[in-house]
Amino acid sequence: MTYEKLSNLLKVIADPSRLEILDLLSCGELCACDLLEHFDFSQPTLSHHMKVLKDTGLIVYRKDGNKKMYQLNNEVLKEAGTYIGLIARDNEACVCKSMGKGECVS
Amino acid sequence: MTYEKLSNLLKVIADPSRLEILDLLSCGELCACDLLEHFDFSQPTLSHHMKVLKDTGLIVYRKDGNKKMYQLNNEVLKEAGTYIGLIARDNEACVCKSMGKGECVS
DNA sequence: AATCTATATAGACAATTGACTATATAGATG
DNA sequence: CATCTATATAGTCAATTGTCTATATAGATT
Repeated sequence: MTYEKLSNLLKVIADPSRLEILDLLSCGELCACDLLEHFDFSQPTLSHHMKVLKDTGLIVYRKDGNKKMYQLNNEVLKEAGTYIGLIARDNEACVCKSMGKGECVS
Repeated sequence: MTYEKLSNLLKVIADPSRLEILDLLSCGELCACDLLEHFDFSQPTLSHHMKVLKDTGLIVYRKDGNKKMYQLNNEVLKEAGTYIGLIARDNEACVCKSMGKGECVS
């Protein structure tokens, strides 16, 4: 893992609408239409957020007729939390001191 | 915690330079001058990042002569990781269904 | 006091982003 | 097949962001 990659993942998560989408999906599968009802923004805006989340692997979907049913990919989201925890942990052996620039985060 | 507040915290963390600063500080106290050596950007850019991190409570500092010694505030960083973990966790009781818009994340 | 070192502030700028409107596509249904 | 529902794409735009240069301030040293 590099700082660059981790920051790209965190940038995707670091949006209030996308956080809420992820949280809603943590309760179970939903179609875009269900999600849209929950928000005040337009349908294309939701579609944009779903694409961003999908491209990062944070969600997956299956087709059901003309609907798309979205599911949270817990693993990728957990990974983000775990890496933050790794950085937060003070560490006597301190890996990063022996690493070059931009290569740490174990 | 609101999605808005959590996203603001995550936005601060979601930068490769700031991630590296936090990781370096996880190894122990450093002055801005030490950190600057580690990076290719300018001194004002570092100063800007430190201000952002300080304003979010992710770091604290003490003065030592004309230097500022910075320390990681593990608690705030851990908190960010924990909240991501909370969202990642699938939850039968699923708090967010009973909450209004923008109020979830337990 | 003059100067050097460490850090902060001011202001500018290009890149990115989250939103919109308008339009297109895919699948279901009368 | 015509139309409705669900979702995606194209293009635009204002706001935010990370960087820079130039300058200011604070403390140490000669």
